[in-house]
Amino acid sequence: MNLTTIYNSAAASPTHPSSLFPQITRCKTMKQLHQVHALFLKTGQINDPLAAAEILKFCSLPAHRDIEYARKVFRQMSEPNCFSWNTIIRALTESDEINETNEPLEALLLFTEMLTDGTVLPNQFTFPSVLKACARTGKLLEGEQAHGLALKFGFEKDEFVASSLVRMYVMCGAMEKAQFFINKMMAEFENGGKLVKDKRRTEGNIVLWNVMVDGYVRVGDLTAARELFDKMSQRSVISWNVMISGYAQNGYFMEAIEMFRLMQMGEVRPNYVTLVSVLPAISRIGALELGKWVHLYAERNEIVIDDALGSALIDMYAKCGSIEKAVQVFNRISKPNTITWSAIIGGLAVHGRAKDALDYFSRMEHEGVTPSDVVYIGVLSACSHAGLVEEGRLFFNHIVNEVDFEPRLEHYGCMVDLLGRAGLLKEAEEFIMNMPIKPDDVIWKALLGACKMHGNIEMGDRVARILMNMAPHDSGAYVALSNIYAASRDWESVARVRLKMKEMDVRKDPGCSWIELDGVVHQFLVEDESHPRAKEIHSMLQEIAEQMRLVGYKPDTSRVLLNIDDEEEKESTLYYHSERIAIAYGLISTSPGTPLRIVKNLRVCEDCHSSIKLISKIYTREIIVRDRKRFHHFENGSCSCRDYW
DNA sequence: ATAGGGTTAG
Repeated sequence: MNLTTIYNSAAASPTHPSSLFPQITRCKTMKQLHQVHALFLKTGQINDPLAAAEILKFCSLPAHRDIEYARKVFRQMSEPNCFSWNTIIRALTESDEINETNEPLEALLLFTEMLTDGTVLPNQFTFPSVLKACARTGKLLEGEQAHGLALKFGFEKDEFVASSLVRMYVMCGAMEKAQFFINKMMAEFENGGKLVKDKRRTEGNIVLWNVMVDGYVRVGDLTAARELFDKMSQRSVISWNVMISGYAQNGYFMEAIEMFRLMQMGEVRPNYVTLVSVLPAISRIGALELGKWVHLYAERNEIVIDDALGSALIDMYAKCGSIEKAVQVFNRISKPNTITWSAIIGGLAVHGRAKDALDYFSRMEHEGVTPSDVVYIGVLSACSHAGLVEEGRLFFNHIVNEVDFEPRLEHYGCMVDLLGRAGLLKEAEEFIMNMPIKPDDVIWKALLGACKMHGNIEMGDRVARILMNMAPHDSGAYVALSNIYAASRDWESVARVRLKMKEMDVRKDPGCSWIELDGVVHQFLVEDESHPRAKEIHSMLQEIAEQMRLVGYKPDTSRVLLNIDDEEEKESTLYYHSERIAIAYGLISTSPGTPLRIVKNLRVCEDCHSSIKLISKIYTREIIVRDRKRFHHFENGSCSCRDYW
């Protein structure tokens, strides 16, 4: 055991010896504390600043925080010492009352009072709280003044003060200032300087480094974050968690998973937060095997699967195509909160299980959990995926009239999708016109998609124009419009759209699919030939095409968005859609009968959808495809979406 | 005294 472990275990020990005031140490509740307080008032012990400070500390503890009481005790102190000031400032800083009474701001006012009063000077314990109060209230100017004072008092290089400083700058959005200070500290390191640190600690400055890495993560500069991370001589579990959640929250899902894998090769063990951080990345990639492994890891290592970790697991199973497992996890959570309910309802919704989603919604209300706005997004999207127009309208009206939040863009989006897909194009358009908030591109895209689905060229044309104005460099509108023209064989208009795309330098997003085999995620781009087994994949694709021809399938090339006259070549571009490459690879890499799970970044095209139905029949495989929007369970020639998607 | 986490329309 090294020094650090000894120090940490001492700090973690539940009975911190406060032998001076055993009465307070023994207190369990605020009520008991009141009695001790009364006793101290009677005996005059209250005039001892140490005793008063202990009382202050007790009512500031998260377990029984009573800031009002703390405030009163503090105000009644005749000679508060530095510890008293620090305790009350810290209690106010940590307060959640940031909107109502703004207690973190009160902490800053108290700090200035401490300075003007001048009887006691701030010490190195004062600044972390003060800086955190600045960070929480976004007060950069005050933060800089505090920085000046910290420098003046000689605490700038204190490990705790330094990390609080970086955090303050980062949280106030002053990245260049954070960087400036970081550079200054880095120069110190390079000159062999060290931060002033607690003598009992041997670890060095992990926290400061962690805060720095987190700073880069928060502005989305993962390259800088990673560079710093790689330079660290020691990393704690938090260093890893910051990188993993940083990648995951900024959309670098593969990188998050890779980090998680690297972590396991070192000596730092994943903890609860690690699992909660990596799960969203696993969900997005659809890596079911890895997700199962995380679940097992939690169970084996006695990591409690509470409402938060449970929500992440439910979402993971749902997004990885295993909705039954998601339901199982849900049933084992003792106290599901509104996020847990969102996860299961949203999961059922993307699987097209609208009835179940609505049942869960009723259960939730029955159990007295107030549904959040996100829950209603799940409910509306369930209605939309199943074409439950009336139910959807009722829920939407319920939100408008009964619930105490205003519908958000997402709710409107669901409604446009619901109405549009049901063919109520006119109503959907009017719905958008009457929205009290400005519709975004997603709303218009939902309507455009409906126009495409129902072949409404006139409205499609109009909506596409609006979209091209709103987001001229987004390929979505161009591709959809071109598909609308192509479906009605208006090749001239198709050519016009393509020309426009070229002019605007807009390219169609490349299709990309993933398949996980034996815990390894394989990624395929459209027309991908980079895989080590590309040759075999190619032959398999040929074989599939041949098998499909034998059962009389004629590819639908009408939507091929390429300037190709040769019909055969058009057909072959369809074979090379990324999901088909992934399926072909799945077929040659797994034993007969194994279900295949594919994740795709875009929507599945019409032709792939009908082809996969056939493939599932010809090869007797269950094929589960998660596209951009929902799940398709292909089995024995049909799909769970009943071709309504 | 300082650092990390879950759900969200197409």
